[in-house]
Amino acid sequence: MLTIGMLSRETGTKVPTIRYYEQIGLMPKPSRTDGGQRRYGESDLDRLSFVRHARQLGFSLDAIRELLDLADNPDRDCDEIDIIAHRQLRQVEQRIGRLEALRSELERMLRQCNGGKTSDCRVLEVLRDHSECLADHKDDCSDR
Amino acid sequence: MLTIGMLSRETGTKVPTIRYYEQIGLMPKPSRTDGGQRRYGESDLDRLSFVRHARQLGFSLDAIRELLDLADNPDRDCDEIDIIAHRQLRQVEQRIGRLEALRSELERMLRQCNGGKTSDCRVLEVLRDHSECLADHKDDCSDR
DNA sequence: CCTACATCCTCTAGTGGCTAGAGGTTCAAT
DNA sequence: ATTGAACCTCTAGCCACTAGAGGATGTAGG
Repeated sequence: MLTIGMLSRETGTKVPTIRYYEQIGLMPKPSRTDGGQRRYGESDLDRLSFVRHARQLGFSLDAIRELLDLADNPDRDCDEIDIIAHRQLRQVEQRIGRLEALRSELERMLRQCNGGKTSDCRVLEVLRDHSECLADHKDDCSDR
Repeated sequence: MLTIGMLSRETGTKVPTIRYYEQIGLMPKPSRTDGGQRRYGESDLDRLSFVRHARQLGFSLDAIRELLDLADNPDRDCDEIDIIAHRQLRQVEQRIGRLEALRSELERMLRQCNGGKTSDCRVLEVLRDHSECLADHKDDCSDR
Protein backbone atom coordinates (compact mmCIF):
# COMPACT_ATOMS: atom_id res chain seq x y z
CA MET A 1 0.00 0.00 0.00
CA LEU A 2 1.28 3.37 -1.04
CA THR A 3 0.64 6.74 0.54
CA ILE A 4 -0.14 9.63 -1.77
CA GLY A 5 3.38 10.90 -1.22
CA MET A 6 4.92 7.64 -2.34
CA LEU A 7 2.70 7.53 -5.41
CA SER A 8 3.74 11.08 -6.07
CA ARG A 9 7.44 10.17 -5.98
CA GLU A 10 6.99 6.99 -8.00
CA THR A 11 5.21 8.76 -10.83
CA GLY A 12 6.71 12.21 -10.65
CA THR A 13 3.28 13.71 -10.10
CA LYS A 14 2.72 16.39 -7.51
CA VAL A 15 0.44 15.46 -4.64
CA PRO A 16 -2.22 18.10 -5.36
CA THR A 17 -2.30 16.91 -8.97
CA ILE A 18 -3.14 13.39 -7.86
CA ARG A 19 -5.97 14.72 -5.72
CA TYR A 20 -7.08 16.83 -8.66
CA TYR A 21 -7.19 13.77 -10.93
CA GLU A 22 -9.32 12.03 -8.34
CA GLN A 23 -11.63 15.01 -8.14
CA ILE A 24 -12.26 15.06 -11.87
CA GLY A 25 -12.74 11.32 -11.95
CA LEU A 26 -9.61 10.43 -13.87
CA MET A 27 -8.29 8.43 -10.95
CA PRO A 28 -10.61 6.23 -8.86
CA LYS A 29 -11.32 7.04 -5.25
CA PRO A 30 -8.73 5.10 -3.28
CA SER A 31 -9.22 3.25 -0.03
CA ARG A 32 -8.60 5.18 3.16
CA THR A 33 -7.05 4.55 6.55
CA ASP A 34 -9.18 4.90 9.65
CA GLY A 35 -7.78 8.38 9.96
CA GLY A 36 -8.90 9.23 6.44
CA GLN A 37 -5.61 9.13 4.56
CA ARG A 38 -5.49 7.74 1.02
CA ARG A 39 -3.83 4.40 0.35
CA TYR A 40 -3.03 3.25 -3.18
CA GLY A 41 -2.33 -0.11 -4.80
CA GLU A 42 -0.48 -1.36 -7.89
CA SER A 43 -3.36 -0.63 -10.25
CA ASP A 44 -3.41 3.00 -9.17
CA LEU A 45 0.29 3.22 -9.85
CA ASP A 46 -0.20 1.78 -13.33
CA ARG A 47 -3.10 4.03 -14.12
CA LEU A 48 -1.36 7.17 -12.95
CA SER A 49 1.79 6.27 -14.88
CA PHE A 50 -0.32 5.87 -17.96
CA VAL A 51 -1.97 9.23 -17.42
CA ARG A 52 1.32 11.03 -16.85
CA HIS A 53 2.96 9.50 -19.83
CA ALA A 54 0.05 10.38 -22.07
CA ARG A 55 0.17 13.94 -20.69
CA GLN A 56 3.85 14.11 -21.53
CA LEU A 57 2.94 13.15 -25.07
CA GLY A 58 0.56 16.10 -25.10
CA PHE A 59 -2.75 14.28 -24.86
CA SER A 60 -5.51 16.28 -23.21
CA LEU A 61 -7.13 14.91 -20.09
CA ASP A 62 -10.28 14.30 -22.12
CA ALA A 63 -8.35 12.28 -24.68
CA ILE A 64 -6.72 10.35 -21.86
CA ARG A 65 -10.11 9.60 -20.42
CA GLU A 66 -11.12 8.10 -23.77
CA LEU A 67 -7.93 6.08 -23.95
CA LEU A 68 -8.47 4.72 -20.47
CA ASP A 69 -12.02 3.71 -21.34
CA LEU A 70 -10.78 1.91 -24.43
CA ALA A 71 -8.00 0.25 -22.48
CA ASP A 72 -10.65 -1.21 -20.19
CA ASN A 73 -12.29 -3.03 -23.11
CA PRO A 74 -9.60 -5.40 -24.33
CA ASP A 75 -11.84 -7.12 -26.88
CA ARG A 76 -12.61 -4.17 -29.06
CA ASP A 77 -10.66 -3.19 -32.12
CA CYS A 78 -8.01 -0.64 -31.51
CA ASP A 79 -9.20 1.57 -34.34
CA GLU A 80 -10.46 4.20 -31.97
CA ILE A 81 -7.19 4.30 -30.12
CA ASP A 82 -5.50 4.79 -33.44
CA ILE A 83 -7.82 7.63 -34.27
CA ILE A 84 -7.15 9.41 -31.00
CA ALA A 85 -3.41 9.03 -31.38
CA HIS A 86 -3.49 10.24 -34.96
CA ARG A 87 -5.55 13.22 -33.93
CA GLN A 88 -2.93 13.99 -31.33
CA LEU A 89 -0.18 13.65 -33.90
CA ARG A 90 -1.98 16.03 -36.24
CA GLN A 91 -2.35 18.57 -33.46
CA VAL A 92 1.32 18.34 -32.62
CA GLU A 93 2.22 18.77 -36.28
CA GLN A 94 -0.02 21.79 -36.58
CA ARG A 95 1.53 23.39 -33.56
CA ILE A 96 5.00 22.76 -34.91
CA GLY A 97 4.01 24.38 -38.17
CA ARG A 98 2.68 27.46 -36.48
CA LEU A 99 5.65 27.79 -34.21
CA GLU A 100 8.01 27.49 -37.14
CA ALA A 101 6.21 30.35 -38.85
CA LEU A 102 6.56 32.37 -35.66
CA ARG A 103 10.20 31.53 -35.40
CA SER A 104 11.04 32.76 -38.87
CA GLU A 105 9.02 35.89 -38.30
CA LEU A 106 10.84 36.60 -35.05
CA GLU A 107 14.18 35.88 -36.66
CA ARG A 108 13.46 38.18 -39.55
CA MET A 109 12.41 40.88 -37.13
CA LEU A 110 15.56 40.53 -35.09
CA ARG A 111 17.87 40.49 -38.09
CA GLN A 112 16.64 43.93 -39.01
CA CYS A 113 17.52 45.46 -35.66
CA ASN A 114 20.54 47.69 -35.95
CA GLY A 115 20.80 48.58 -32.29
CA GLY A 116 19.73 52.21 -32.37
CA LYS A 117 17.17 54.01 -30.29
CA THR A 118 13.74 52.60 -29.62
CA SER A 119 12.28 55.31 -31.80
CA ASP A 120 13.46 53.53 -34.92
CA CYS A 121 13.50 50.01 -33.61
CA ARG A 122 12.57 47.57 -36.32
CA VAL A 123 11.08 45.17 -33.81
CA LEU A 124 8.52 47.69 -32.71
CA GLU A 125 7.91 48.68 -36.27
CA VAL A 126 7.18 45.15 -37.35
CA LEU A 127 4.87 44.68 -34.41
CA ARG A 128 3.10 47.89 -35.28
CA ASP A 129 2.52 46.99 -38.87
CA HIS A 130 1.22 43.55 -39.54
CA SER A 131 1.36 44.12 -43.27
CA GLU A 132 5.13 43.79 -43.12
CA CYS A 133 4.73 40.18 -42.15
CA LEU A 134 5.80 37.59 -44.61
CA ALA A 135 4.55 34.68 -42.66
CA ASP A 136 0.93 33.84 -42.51
CA HIS A 137 0.29 33.66 -38.83
CA LYS A 138 -3.25 34.64 -38.21
CA ASP A 139 -5.11 32.76 -35.51
CA ASP A 140 -1.87 31.23 -34.34
CA CYS A 141 -0.15 30.27 -31.21
CA SER A 142 -3.31 29.84 -29.29
CA ASP A 143 -1.74 26.53 -28.53
CA ARG A 144 -3.78 23.63 -27.25
CA MET B 1 -14.61 57.73 -33.25
CA LEU B 2 -14.98 53.98 -33.15
CA THR B 3 -17.37 51.87 -31.14
CA ILE B 4 -15.99 48.81 -29.45
CA GLY B 5 -17.59 46.69 -32.14
CA MET B 6 -15.82 48.59 -34.90
CA LEU B 7 -12.51 48.31 -33.10
CA SER B 8 -13.20 44.63 -32.72
CA ARG B 9 -13.74 44.20 -36.46
CA GLU B 10 -10.76 46.37 -37.41
CA THR B 11 -8.34 44.42 -35.26
CA GLY B 12 -9.92 40.98 -35.27
CA THR B 13 -10.20 41.07 -31.51
CA LYS B 14 -13.33 39.88 -29.76
CA VAL B 15 -15.26 42.53 -27.86
CA PRO B 16 -14.88 40.91 -24.42
CA THR B 17 -11.15 40.64 -25.05
CA ILE B 18 -10.91 44.39 -25.59
CA ARG B 19 -12.74 45.01 -22.33
CA TYR B 20 -10.46 42.49 -20.67
CA TYR B 21 -7.38 44.33 -21.91
CA GLU B 22 -8.82 47.52 -20.47
CA GLN B 23 -9.49 45.81 -17.17
CA ILE B 24 -5.92 44.60 -16.80
CA GLY B 25 -4.56 47.97 -17.83
CA LEU B 26 -3.12 46.95 -21.18
CA MET B 27 -5.47 49.30 -22.98
CA PRO B 28 -6.25 52.76 -21.61
CA LYS B 29 -9.72 53.64 -20.42
CA PRO B 30 -11.45 55.13 -23.44
CA SER B 31 -13.81 58.07 -23.52
CA ARG B 32 -17.50 57.37 -23.13
CA THR B 33 -20.74 58.61 -24.61
CA ASP B 34 -23.32 60.18 -22.31
CA GLY B 35 -24.99 56.79 -22.21
CA GLY B 36 -21.75 55.16 -21.07
CA GLN B 37 -20.63 53.43 -24.26
CA ARG B 38 -16.93 53.30 -25.11
CA ARG B 39 -15.58 55.38 -27.99
CA TYR B 40 -12.10 54.82 -29.38
CA GLY B 41 -9.66 56.87 -31.44
CA GLU B 42 -6.76 56.19 -33.78
CA SER B 43 -4.23 55.68 -31.02
CA ASP B 44 -6.37 52.96 -29.49
CA LEU B 45 -6.54 51.24 -32.83
CA ASP B 46 -2.75 51.39 -33.17
CA ARG B 47 -2.16 50.15 -29.68
CA LEU B 48 -4.57 47.26 -29.98
CA SER B 49 -3.13 46.25 -33.34
CA PHE B 50 0.30 46.20 -31.75
CA VAL B 51 -0.95 44.05 -28.89
CA ARG B 52 -2.72 41.60 -31.16
CA HIS B 53 0.21 41.26 -33.47
CA ALA B 54 2.58 40.66 -30.60
CA ARG B 55 0.16 38.06 -29.23
CA GLN B 56 0.14 36.34 -32.60
CA LEU B 57 3.91 36.16 -32.36
CA GLY B 58 3.49 34.43 -29.03
CA PHE B 59 4.50 37.24 -26.67
CA SER B 60 2.87 37.04 -23.26
CA LEU B 61 0.74 39.93 -22.09
CA ASP B 62 3.45 40.79 -19.58
CA ALA B 63 6.07 40.92 -22.30
CA ILE B 64 3.76 43.08 -24.37
CA ARG B 65 3.34 45.42 -21.46
CA GLU B 66 7.11 45.80 -21.30
CA LEU B 67 7.30 46.38 -25.04
CA LEU B 68 4.62 49.04 -24.84
CA ASP B 69 6.46 50.77 -22.03
CA LEU B 70 9.64 50.75 -24.06
CA ALA B 71 7.83 51.97 -27.14
CA ASP B 72 6.72 54.98 -25.13
CA ASN B 73 10.33 56.00 -24.50
CA PRO B 74 11.71 56.69 -27.96
CA ASP B 75 15.06 57.97 -26.70
CA ARG B 76 16.27 54.85 -25.00
CA ASP B 77 18.42 52.19 -26.61
CA CYS B 78 16.50 49.32 -28.03
CA ASP B 79 18.65 46.75 -26.25
CA GLU B 80 15.85 45.81 -23.94
CA ILE B 81 13.45 45.32 -26.80
CA ASP B 82 16.01 43.08 -28.37
CA ILE B 83 16.34 41.09 -25.19
CA ILE B 84 12.61 40.56 -24.92
CA ALA B 85 12.34 39.50 -28.54
CA HIS B 86 15.30 37.15 -28.22
CA ARG B 87 13.79 35.64 -25.11
CA GLN B 88 10.62 35.06 -27.06
CA LEU B 89 12.55 33.47 -29.89
CA ARG B 90 14.30 31.13 -27.48
CA GLN B 91 10.98 30.09 -25.98
CA VAL B 92 9.56 29.39 -29.41
CA GLU B 93 12.62 27.33 -30.33
CA GLN B 94 12.35 25.34 -27.12
CA ARG B 95 8.74 24.58 -27.74
CA ILE B 96 9.50 23.48 -31.28
CA GLY B 97 12.18 21.15 -29.96
CA ARG B 98 9.86 19.57 -27.47
CA LEU B 99 7.06 19.17 -29.94
CA GLU B 100 9.41 17.53 -32.43
CA ALA B 101 10.37 15.00 -29.80
CA LEU B 102 6.70 14.35 -29.16
CA ARG B 103 6.02 13.98 -32.83
CA SER B 104 8.63 11.32 -33.37
CA GLU B 105 7.46 9.49 -30.29
CA LEU B 106 3.88 9.52 -31.50
CA GLU B 107 4.94 8.45 -34.98
CA ARG B 108 6.97 5.60 -33.61
CA MET B 109 4.06 4.52 -31.47
CA LEU B 110 1.65 4.59 -34.40
CA ARG B 111 3.99 2.74 -36.75
CA GLN B 112 3.91 -0.20 -34.39
CA CYS B 113 0.14 -0.52 -34.42
CA ASN B 114 -0.96 -3.54 -36.39
CA GLY B 115 -4.69 -2.99 -36.05
CA GLY B 116 -5.63 -5.82 -33.71
CA LYS B 117 -7.63 -5.75 -30.52
CA THR B 118 -7.11 -3.16 -27.84
CA SER B 119 -5.71 -5.88 -25.59
CA ASP B 120 -2.49 -5.94 -27.54
CA CYS B 121 -2.50 -2.40 -28.84
CA ARG B 122 0.99 -1.02 -29.08
CA VAL B 123 -0.22 2.50 -28.45
CA LEU B 124 -1.56 1.60 -25.06
CA GLU B 125 1.50 -0.47 -24.34
CA VAL B 126 3.83 2.40 -25.08
CA LEU B 127 1.75 4.69 -22.93
CA ARG B 128 1.82 2.18 -20.13
CA ASP B 129 5.54 1.74 -20.17
CA HIS B 130 7.60 4.87 -20.32
CA SER B 131 10.83 2.89 -20.44
CA GLU B 132 10.05 2.04 -24.06
CA CYS B 133 10.45 5.64 -24.98
CA LEU B 134 13.39 6.63 -27.06
CA ALA B 135 12.84 10.33 -26.84
CA ASP B 136 13.69 12.28 -23.79
CA HIS B 137 10.49 14.05 -23.05
CA LYS B 138 10.22 14.61 -19.36
CA ASP B 139 8.73 17.89 -18.21
CA ASP B 140 7.51 18.58 -21.68
CA CYS B 141 4.59 20.01 -23.45
CA SER B 142 3.55 22.13 -20.55
CA ASP B 143 3.63 24.80 -23.14
CA ARG B 144 3.51 28.52 -22.26
C1' DC C 1 -41.94 60.79 -32.25
C1' DC C 2 -42.01 55.90 -31.86
C1' DT C 3 -40.55 51.43 -32.37
C1' DA C 4 -37.50 47.75 -33.50
C1' DC C 5 -33.31 45.74 -32.92
C1' DA C 6 -28.39 45.54 -33.14
C1' DT C 7 -25.08 46.75 -30.25
C1' DC C 8 -23.61 48.11 -26.02
C1' DC C 9 -23.13 47.85 -20.69
C1' DT C 10 -21.70 45.34 -16.07
C1' DC C 11 -21.17 41.37 -13.59
C1' DT C 12 -20.26 36.63 -12.66
C1' DA C 13 -18.55 32.30 -13.73
C1' DG C 14 -16.20 28.93 -16.62
C1' DT C 15 -12.20 26.99 -19.55
C1' DG C 16 -7.61 23.62 -18.91
C1' DG C 17 -4.51 21.74 -15.99
C1' DC C 18 -2.91 22.40 -12.51
C1' DT C 19 -0.54 25.08 -8.15
C1' DA C 20 -0.37 27.40 -3.62
C1' DG C 21 -1.70 28.37 0.87
C1' DA C 22 -4.40 28.30 5.31
C1' DG C 23 -5.52 25.83 9.08
C1' DG C 24 -6.02 21.56 11.02
C1' DT C 25 -5.24 16.11 11.62
C1' DT C 26 -2.83 11.62 11.34
C1' DC C 27 0.96 8.49 11.24
C1' DA C 28 5.32 6.44 12.38
C1' DA C 29 9.48 6.70 14.74
C1' DT C 30 11.76 7.66 18.90
C1' DA D 1 4.23 10.61 25.01
C1' DT D 2 6.09 13.57 21.82
C1' DT D 3 7.81 15.17 17.75
C1' DG D 4 7.52 16.38 13.01
C1' DA D 5 6.76 15.03 8.42
C1' DA D 6 3.19 14.01 5.79
C1' DC D 7 -1.48 13.99 5.34
C1' DC D 8 -6.45 16.16 5.14
C1' DT D 9 -10.13 19.70 3.14
C1' DC D 10 -11.17 23.91 1.30
C1' DT D 11 -10.56 28.03 -1.18
C1' DA D 12 -8.37 30.84 -4.38
C1' DG D 13 -5.08 31.80 -8.01
C1' DC D 14 -2.60 31.25 -12.61
C1' DC D 15 -3.11 32.71 -18.04
C1' DA D 16 -5.69 34.67 -21.56
C1' DC D 17 -9.53 34.75 -22.55
C1' DT D 18 -14.80 33.24 -23.41
C1' DA D 19 -19.74 32.85 -22.43
C1' DG D 20 -23.97 34.17 -20.63
C1' DA D 21 -27.53 36.73 -17.89
C1' DG D 22 -30.08 40.63 -17.61
C1' DG D 23 -30.55 45.15 -18.75
C1' DA D 24 -29.40 49.93 -21.18
C1' DT D 25 -28.20 52.57 -25.36
C1' DG D 26 -27.94 54.09 -30.10
C1' DT D 27 -29.61 54.42 -34.70
C1' DA D 28 -32.45 53.65 -38.72
C1' DG D 29 -36.90 53.37 -40.70
C1' DG D 30 -41.73 54.44 -40.60
